[in-house]
Amino acid sequence: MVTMQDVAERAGVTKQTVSNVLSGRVAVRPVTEARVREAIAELGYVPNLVARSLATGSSRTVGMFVPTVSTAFYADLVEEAEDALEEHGYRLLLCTTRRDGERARRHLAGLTSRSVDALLIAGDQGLTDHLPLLSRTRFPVVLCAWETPAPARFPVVTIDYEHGGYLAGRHLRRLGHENVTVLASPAHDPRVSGFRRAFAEDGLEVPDSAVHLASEPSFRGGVSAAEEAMRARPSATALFATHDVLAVGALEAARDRGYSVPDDLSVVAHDDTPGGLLARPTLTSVALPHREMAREAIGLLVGAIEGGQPAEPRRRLLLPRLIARDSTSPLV
Amino acid sequence: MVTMQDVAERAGVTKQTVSNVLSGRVAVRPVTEARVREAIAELGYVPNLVARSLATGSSRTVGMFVPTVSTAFYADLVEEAEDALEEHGYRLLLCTTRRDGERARRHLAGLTSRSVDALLIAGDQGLTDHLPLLSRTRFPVVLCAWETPAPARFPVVTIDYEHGGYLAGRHLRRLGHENVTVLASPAHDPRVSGFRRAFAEDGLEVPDSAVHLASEPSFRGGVSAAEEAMRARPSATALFATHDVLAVGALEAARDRGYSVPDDLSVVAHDDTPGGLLARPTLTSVALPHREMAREAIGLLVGAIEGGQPAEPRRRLLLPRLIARDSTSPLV
DNA sequence: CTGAAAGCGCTTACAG
DNA sequence: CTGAAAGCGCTTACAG
Repeated sequence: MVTMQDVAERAGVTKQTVSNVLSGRVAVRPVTEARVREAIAELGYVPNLVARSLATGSSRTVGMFVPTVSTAFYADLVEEAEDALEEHGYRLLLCTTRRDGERARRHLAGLTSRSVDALLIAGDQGLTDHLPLLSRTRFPVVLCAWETPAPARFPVVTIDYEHGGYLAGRHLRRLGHENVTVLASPAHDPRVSGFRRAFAEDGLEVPDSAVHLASEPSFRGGVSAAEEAMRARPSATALFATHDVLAVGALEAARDRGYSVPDDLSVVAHDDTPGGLLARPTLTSVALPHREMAREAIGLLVGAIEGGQPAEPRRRLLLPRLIARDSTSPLV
Repeated sequence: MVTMQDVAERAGVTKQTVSNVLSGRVAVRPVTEARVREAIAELGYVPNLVARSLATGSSRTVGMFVPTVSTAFYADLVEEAEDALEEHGYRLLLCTTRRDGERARRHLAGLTSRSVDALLIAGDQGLTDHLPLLSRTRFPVVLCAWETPAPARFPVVTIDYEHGGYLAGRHLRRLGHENVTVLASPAHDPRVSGFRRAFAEDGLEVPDSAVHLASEPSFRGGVSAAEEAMRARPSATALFATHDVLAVGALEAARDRGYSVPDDLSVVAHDDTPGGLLARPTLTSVALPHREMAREAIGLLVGAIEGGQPAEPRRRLLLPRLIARDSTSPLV
């Protein structure tokens, strides 16, 4: 491996001068600089980033935790974060937790050392318990895509899921639906509260009995929950699913039952994934500004790194918006 | 930041002893070890991995290039690679190229330094031109998911795409189909050659005119290409799509045309993505051993790192297998 | 089993 | 504008 010292010898200067040429922080005489650059080219010198990190105390790497990378939401988040990071000259160290707390803990422990300048934690599954591990950490931490109440110590940039649910509810209300049913995956989902709020505004109540829990946020989970919902409340004219994937399952269940969507049953979903566009009918869904979220979180992180201080623990809520497609129609 | 030196002072030993305790490479007297561990706990000492990397010459990090992370195929690849890596005590530095050559080049240049012990390059899009950059690289490189001819210098563990196409063709042949049509995304896809080979075995030819190119490997691309194919060859009883996503588009096009799948048209696809399972009818498709591929590639890489020599440039081809579902049926 | 020394390849003040 | 020195926090032989 060719080092700075080798370049210096070849150029007839000391390695400090090579360092100066590379960093550009100190002016170097043009002739000298030319000689140095020539030596670099001839030798094919590439700086050792590990050595630089040790000397500067910065690895120019940001760690990112996501539950998984195999859903469109988190995949987009990762790619957007990587883009934003690259623009700032940082690299991405990826850790997928698979919603496994123990796994998350291990990864977290591995990063606590100087190998990362900052940490972006996207998604609260499996990780919340281990956040205290980060307490005595030196580097900035930002939370995002946080659906549950977030620890106040960390800044969080997330989505107003409650508002997303509200938009879904308001949409159905405007279409005239009163008798509705809800498919949710975790019990206490802010999307459900928001949905209820929209109905409450019109003096209507969405009773607990109208809310059906899916065993898991999957197509299968959606099918079963929807079957149950339609059986329990056959008079419902609309259905809200807290996740697109549940709604796609509901579409299938409706078809199996001989219901036509949206004529017999309007379906509104949340998260607006590509799968919703592929479904037939195409899904009306609440779109999430997740790319903006990633970008903003990275901005906060980079600002904190460069500012030399932890990002201030503020809370930023991004607003989703509803996209009406073919799965909802006015109540006739 | 608390250093090894701090721990040593607290424990009344030198830092070498602390190092010995941590590495376990040199035996340490139990009493001493206990004192050291106590000091570590009291101080909350965490080793600086950057310093360790500089001293050892290994960052215990592997870089991975993928075109994107937002398709199930590559998402799985990344997660599996991460798992395999973690089992060996390595971390994952992720670079998504977005099929953008310039972007790939930049990332590649950023890794050429000591920040990574090895490199896994998955997917040939956008990168092939820049592979020479890696020539004088010190660390091991393995290529995977390589559909085009791979440079001989690097070991490659990939999938036998030609065989995948063959399986699709043989499936249709066994069902009695003779008059078929093909949807492909890149012009020269080994899947198409394999598909043809299956027909050739029975003395049948799949003419060029039966192969329709999709503008892009997307749902939309599949719809258009399938419309064109059905118009050009209305007598075809079966269709092969080189990618699930094209096949899902074909399903839509068939529905629009009033064709029933599989009664009027059998559809067989390749890649077996989750979307194919969600489609109606569910897609018969060729499943790829992509997780095994990632795992094997990482195994090669770790072996090379630990062995201290570049992975030998061998070529490993993993076999796909066909999964029959509802989109294909015998010719009546 | 434990300690003194040198070194990994850079950067950062600090003289000249 | 350029060079000598110290240091980043670890590990690795090598004595004792």
